[in-house]
Amino acid sequence: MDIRTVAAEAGVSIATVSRVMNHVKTVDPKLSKRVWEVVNRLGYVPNTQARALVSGRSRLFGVIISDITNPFFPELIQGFEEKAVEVGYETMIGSTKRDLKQMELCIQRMLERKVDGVAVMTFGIEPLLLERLSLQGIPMVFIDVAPPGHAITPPPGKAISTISIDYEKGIREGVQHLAVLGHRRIGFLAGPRYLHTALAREHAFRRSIQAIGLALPEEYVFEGDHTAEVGMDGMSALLALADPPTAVMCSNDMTAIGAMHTALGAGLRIPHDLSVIGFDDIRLAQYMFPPMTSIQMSRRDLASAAVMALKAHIDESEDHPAPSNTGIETRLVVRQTTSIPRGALSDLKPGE
Amino acid sequence: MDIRTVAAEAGVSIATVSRVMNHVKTVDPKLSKRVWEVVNRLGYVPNTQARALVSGRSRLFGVIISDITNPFFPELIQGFEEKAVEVGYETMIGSTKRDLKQMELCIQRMLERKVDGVAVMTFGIEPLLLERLSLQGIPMVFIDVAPPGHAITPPPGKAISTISIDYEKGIREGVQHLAVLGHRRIGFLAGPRYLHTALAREHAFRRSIQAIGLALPEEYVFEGDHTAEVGMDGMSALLALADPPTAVMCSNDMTAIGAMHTALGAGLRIPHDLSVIGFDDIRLAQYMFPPMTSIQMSRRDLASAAVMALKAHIDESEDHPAPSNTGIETRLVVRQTTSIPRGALSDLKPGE
DNA sequence: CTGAAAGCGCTAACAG
DNA sequence: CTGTTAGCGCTTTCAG
Repeated sequence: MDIRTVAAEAGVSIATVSRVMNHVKTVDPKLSKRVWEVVNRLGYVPNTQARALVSGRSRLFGVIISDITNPFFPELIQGFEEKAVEVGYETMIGSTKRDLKQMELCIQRMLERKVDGVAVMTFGIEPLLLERLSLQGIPMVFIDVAPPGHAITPPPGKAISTISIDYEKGIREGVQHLAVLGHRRIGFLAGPRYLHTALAREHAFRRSIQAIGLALPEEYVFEGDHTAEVGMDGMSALLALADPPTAVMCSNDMTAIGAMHTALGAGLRIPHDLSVIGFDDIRLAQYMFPPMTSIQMSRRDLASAAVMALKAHIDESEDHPAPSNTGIETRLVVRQTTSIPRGALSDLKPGE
Repeated sequence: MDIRTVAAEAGVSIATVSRVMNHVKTVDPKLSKRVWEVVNRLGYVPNTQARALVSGRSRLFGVIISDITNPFFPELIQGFEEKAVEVGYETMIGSTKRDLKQMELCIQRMLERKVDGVAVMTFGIEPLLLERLSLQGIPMVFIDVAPPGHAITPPPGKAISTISIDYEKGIREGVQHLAVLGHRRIGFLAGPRYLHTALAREHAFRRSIQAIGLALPEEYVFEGDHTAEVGMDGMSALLALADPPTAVMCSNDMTAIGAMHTALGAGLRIPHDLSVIGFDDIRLAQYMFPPMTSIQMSRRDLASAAVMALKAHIDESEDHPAPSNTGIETRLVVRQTTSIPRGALSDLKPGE
């Protein structure tokens, strides 16, 4: 069952069937109607492979993420997929699991399938591999920023864009929220420093603390890896301190979940004995107990921006250059893991 | 840059290049080596579209799920994808969001891409749509069971298999565990009854309760929809009862998370005042506080079985018929949301 | 506005 | 063991 079957059945040429299927407007409505009837009756579905082969466009986008098991990503993927389908594209997911070998395989697969664009939602990607993509002139979009320095300037057009996230805003809101409540000792459970998006969060935190005039002992910052597992370790480390923080901010929600787990396990009450703020505001955050205060950035907006950037590059032309930078905001969502610190009153110095 | 470029550069015919790329063993090692060198030097990547077009096989599997946002599915998808890549297949995901329109689109997309097999990991799928798949003779694998009754017997070969899950075992273990601890009033937060997998769990629960000789007032069973949101509602309903249960078993972990949330919010202590058992044992279960007792079924095994079943159907031949049924076990994982009920001692009647 | 014909990049007979 | 050749199903000039 192929285009010929339909053509024969409708008494037209295959070219006409092709035109009808592609909604070419210059087709006689009579013929068009006849063809559609046959298509529906026979249940004809055009073969994407053949279409792609001849048109040179696969209508496929690749998304590279690190770990589909972190709830943040499925939510992001869902948004991406929806938007992609909306503009007529399919999505192919590549999970690198932070492993070089996986990453290589995953890029190989995308090249084989001739993706029309790639969204890189993770860092830790080998510049060399990226070059393979950019050399083919495949449009790419990065979250945050392309790998530092390393020149991935593709030969002719630089079909690369970036979605920059204003971490600063949300994190500043969080720190101020804590400070207003009376916290003076605020810790930070950071993400892996090789991960650009994690580092950006840490920097924003440091700046916010400084801006507000608080001290930040180096042992108040713990480098983790964005898993609940290591969030537990980080919290343990903080609690073991002679003078532990009264509040912790976390680089992502999974870390915060781990931290809460450990704190609760140690007999602390949240938020009475310890305030916690997460980051990402994954859906689950509100179902924790107590419901978690977190910093939100819209997965929908992010995903949507990524798809649109890719689409823009594809439709790009001399007089319609694609924009190469989009911004996404972050904002604090206050729930119930933050309150005044237990020792709040005694912390007050005369004059305050 | 195509197969011709490579052939020319290596001084062989395109057929030879094709053979080398496909690891056909009858190629002169000398030539093979020469070709590989050129391939690597040029960074040649074969075009999957063309390959698929001529070979008639897309090396693509479709997976139909209902809601990628439920943590159970990403974990499943990850397993599926890994296994699929292992046997040389790509995975295409279709999220139906329990919406008929979405489902239709999603099947349409799979047909267009000419998937070599489909794993249906959700129920609630229109038999008519399914028929479109089976009529094309596309191998399918279902979790649990094909839609009841409705004859989806494809014309020639019946390339359909089922992965049946032994819910009974895990659930019986859970109920017994509770009974041994001293619980006599056990509630059940069920999933949507139109969902086969949910109904099977409910039935297993009812049988287990009966087997152990306990009473099950109808108001102890609450039909939910496998979301945390409605899990909260269910728990509220149970707590509002004159004689509320001392333990609840849930049809999935998200429901259990919602239930715990509400119970904790109502001032109950878990497990002291209320025991809770989830189902699925998603990763997060252990990071809840207290860590959740849950019934596990291996996502890995499930995913793996699905891929292998599809693969078997594809490689099927007269003398190597594909097995059409695989079984997956479930088992109780005891953590800290279950303990003896508060009123345990007073519940004991003389003679017990 | 419609049809005939030329491939897209590759695999799989079929000769040599 | 290697090369030549005929398509896979479709889009897209180019004539009519």
